[in-house]
Amino acid sequence: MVEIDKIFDSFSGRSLFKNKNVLRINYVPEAISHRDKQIENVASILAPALKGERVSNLFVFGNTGSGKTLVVDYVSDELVKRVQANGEDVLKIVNVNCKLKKVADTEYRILAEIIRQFGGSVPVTGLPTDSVYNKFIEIIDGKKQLVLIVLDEIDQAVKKISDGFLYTLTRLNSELRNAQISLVGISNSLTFMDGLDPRVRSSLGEEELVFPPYNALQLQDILKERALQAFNEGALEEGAIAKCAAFAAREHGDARRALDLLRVAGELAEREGSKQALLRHIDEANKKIERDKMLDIIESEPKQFQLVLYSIINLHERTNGRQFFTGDIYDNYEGICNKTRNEILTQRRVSDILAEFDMLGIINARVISKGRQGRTREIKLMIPNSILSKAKEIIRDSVELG
DNA sequence: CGAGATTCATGTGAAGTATACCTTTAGGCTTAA
DNA sequence: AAGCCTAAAGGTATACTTCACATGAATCTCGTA
Repeated sequence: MVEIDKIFDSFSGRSLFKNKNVLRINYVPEAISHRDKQIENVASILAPALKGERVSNLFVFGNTGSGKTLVVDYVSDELVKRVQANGEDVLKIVNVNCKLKKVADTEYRILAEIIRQFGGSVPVTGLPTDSVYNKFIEIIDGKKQLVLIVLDEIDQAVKKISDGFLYTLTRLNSELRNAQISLVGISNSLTFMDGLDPRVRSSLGEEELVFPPYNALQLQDILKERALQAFNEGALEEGAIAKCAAFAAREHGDARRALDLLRVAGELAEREGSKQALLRHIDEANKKIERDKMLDIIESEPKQFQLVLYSIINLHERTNGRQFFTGDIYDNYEGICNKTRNEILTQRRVSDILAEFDMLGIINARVISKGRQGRTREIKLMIPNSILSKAKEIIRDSVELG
């Protein structure tokens, strides 16, 4: 892919990008700026892994885009490289993103995903969870090794499932004869630990690290480095980087956001046929990112979720953005289902769906009591007006609402 | 007039069901000796 | 007799339903000042 991109780019001859991948969020640069301290910490905690010894369970906290995943990935890579260079085979690192719906959002699926990364395969359903555990043990316990399980966005998983599986995971070590397991949890929420079962907390929180957000200057540094590799010379208007950094600094020092901004701004400029990414492209990029993020979520929701969302949007438009209640939504939803010959879920289920939308930030829901008028959720749609019609279009396409 | 009881519309927990899929097991059939 | 295939039996995870009880403030009721 990389090669093809390059070929096409150089062929068209007027691309702004030298190597766009540098700006992608999963790109691990060779040197990481302004995270020396953190790298040092993580590395020293995980260092015993080089000899295949068990390391302390580690928890990493910090806002989105503060480099948590990056640092952990980087240190993992280095560890693996080092181990391989020594010609040994005592360390295996698996990385699971717990947020991915339908991939790793239940205990069963997280475990299945880990096994899959070991080259095993697990059916989608049908197996008892314990036998999946057994399979997991079997697959890793074949030889002496350390298995480092990195659970990204672990707070999401614990919110959906209980924290029990973390406990089971930590307890697994006593059942292993040869291999050992260590966990690295990555979480956006600083308060994540508070809600945990004390037993889990004590066994998991052996080591904790907090990543502070980047400040605007640090962001600029990072952007400069990446931009140098990513863009051709002169492809950026003066001050573009500073502007991206400023935008992102406002978003709690979110470096991911900053990189996205730069990339999308470049793409926009390119599409326009402009020779330079201009400052105004960054403003546009800012809007586009926000928009795409939301639309992606909407698109990937299951059918029934989309139907519920559609009725929320309807209501939102009809009430001119004022707040409304569960009952209104359900009535509307029923109507839509009837009209489109879709199954109608129960109110109970819809209630849960609304709770999930709330977690996703698509709506803002608050349980209130209206006295004689009973108790309900007061709901407000959080999708910006500018993308409402696009959102409706997506849902209409995927549900065939006509 | 105010304290306490009522009430409404839905939140919420627990248990049950449908579906889709898995493994095990017991026949039944084929095959090679 | 051993090997292989198939279908039935028995089991699970997940998404959803059913049942039943919990909530909490506006409203009502009624005794009292």
